[in-house]
Amino acid sequence: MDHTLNADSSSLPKKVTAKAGYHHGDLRTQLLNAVRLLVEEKGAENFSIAEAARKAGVSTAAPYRHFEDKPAILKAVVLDAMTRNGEEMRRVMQPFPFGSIERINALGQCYIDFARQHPGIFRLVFGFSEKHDGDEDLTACGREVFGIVIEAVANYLDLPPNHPMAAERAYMLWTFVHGHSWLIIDGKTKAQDLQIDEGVMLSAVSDGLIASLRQP
Amino acid sequence: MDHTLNADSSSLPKKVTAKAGYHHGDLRTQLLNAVRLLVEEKGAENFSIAEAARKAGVSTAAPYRHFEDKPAILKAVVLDAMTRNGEEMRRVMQPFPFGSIERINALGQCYIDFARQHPGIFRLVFGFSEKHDGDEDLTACGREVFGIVIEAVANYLDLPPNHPMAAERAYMLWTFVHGHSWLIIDGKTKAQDLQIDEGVMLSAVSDGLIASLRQP
DNA sequence: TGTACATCAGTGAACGCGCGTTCACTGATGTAC
DNA sequence: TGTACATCAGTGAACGCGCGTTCACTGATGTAC
Repeated sequence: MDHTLNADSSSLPKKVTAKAGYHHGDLRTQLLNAVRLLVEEKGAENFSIAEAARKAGVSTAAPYRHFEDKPAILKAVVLDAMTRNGEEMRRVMQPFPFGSIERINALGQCYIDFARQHPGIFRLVFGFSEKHDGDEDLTACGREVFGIVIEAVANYLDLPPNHPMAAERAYMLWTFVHGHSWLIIDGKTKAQDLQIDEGVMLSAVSDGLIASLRQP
Repeated sequence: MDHTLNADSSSLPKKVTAKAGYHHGDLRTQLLNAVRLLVEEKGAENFSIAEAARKAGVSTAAPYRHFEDKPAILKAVVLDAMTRNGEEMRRVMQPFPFGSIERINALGQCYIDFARQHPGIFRLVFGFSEKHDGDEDLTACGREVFGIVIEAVANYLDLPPNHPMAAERAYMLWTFVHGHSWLIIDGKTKAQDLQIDEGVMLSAVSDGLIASLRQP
């Protein structure tokens, strides 16, 4: 029910769980866990491979048996986070009827929750995305996740999923939850003394930008 | 008409222009300029005081005559950028009639333009704002700038400027332009193959979230 | 106007630091016979 | 089942690097008389 990033957790290809008691157990996974923790602790820009290795109880050279270099580790963490977020989005919309506005709202809320629960990871995924700009794997993963939103919007509006208006309105929703996520983790809502009922606002947005298209 | 950050430019308290031919001329200002350029060139997280000093043609110790430490320099750059952005916002809305929706749209467009023209600075201002979270000067400056938006929304909706609904709808607009700005400078719109007419979208948002409140 | 002095912006050398990465190594595991 | 060998995950020491910051200094500027 929650976006668990800090648990013992398995890595992307879901088959690494076993083989414990090897050399280290499963260093790759534990390194990614260590990085996630560090990124939350010290911020995405202050994390170092050395410290992640220390946290995983291993020499500073060990990570290079599993990753090419530092950017490769970051990329793995980002890809992992995006995948988990996508899975969570599919999960939270399921209880609501196919084609309902509630599904759309649930997706938006899920995105915001992810940012609030893992602000460091969120910053890493988006704040530094210039670095892996153009990366094929990440782009593909992003498309897949955003595709969930497009689909939900298309279903609600009774449009074919490739209709440009579905993508357009899905993007508007994205900008909104994305902006709100940033402003929340930046503490801007507190700084501006804004008292906002997030659910109400989210509904107002999907009503104003999406539901309004149903009544011509 | 444009958000000039890289020009010779004067510093915040608008009185430093003269006194050239002192020791260095006006190192403080030129350091801030150097930092701005570097932040755009190498990214907000890769900038160093040493390089800024080199760029300003000065020893690496010189900056410490003008700033306490690195965070203080960053703060000065952020404060400067926010102030300029605020000034620009006031400028772009002026041609449009008081209380018109066009004023609101102009403010939104101005925000997005700022991000697109200075993505490095934008990242610095928002992507790292955890660091100066709680800083009084920055908070005050942020309030002032956001106040411009609240006021424009209040005027359009015929509300007193302190009416909570004005702040609420202003915040919705902010989340939207903020999210769109991030997604643009992250290259997500390209990655998702989204063809979006920004002006149209901005109007759709202000129509759907603000103008809709005028017809009960 | 000229001199003596105080100020303070900028110098350059030095420091300790933690980092990313490489390297030859060792020793546990897996495998072929 | 036992032995010989190949593999390869992790070691620990070392490297060069650029950084933030400090320090005693110097020399140009401003000021009092």
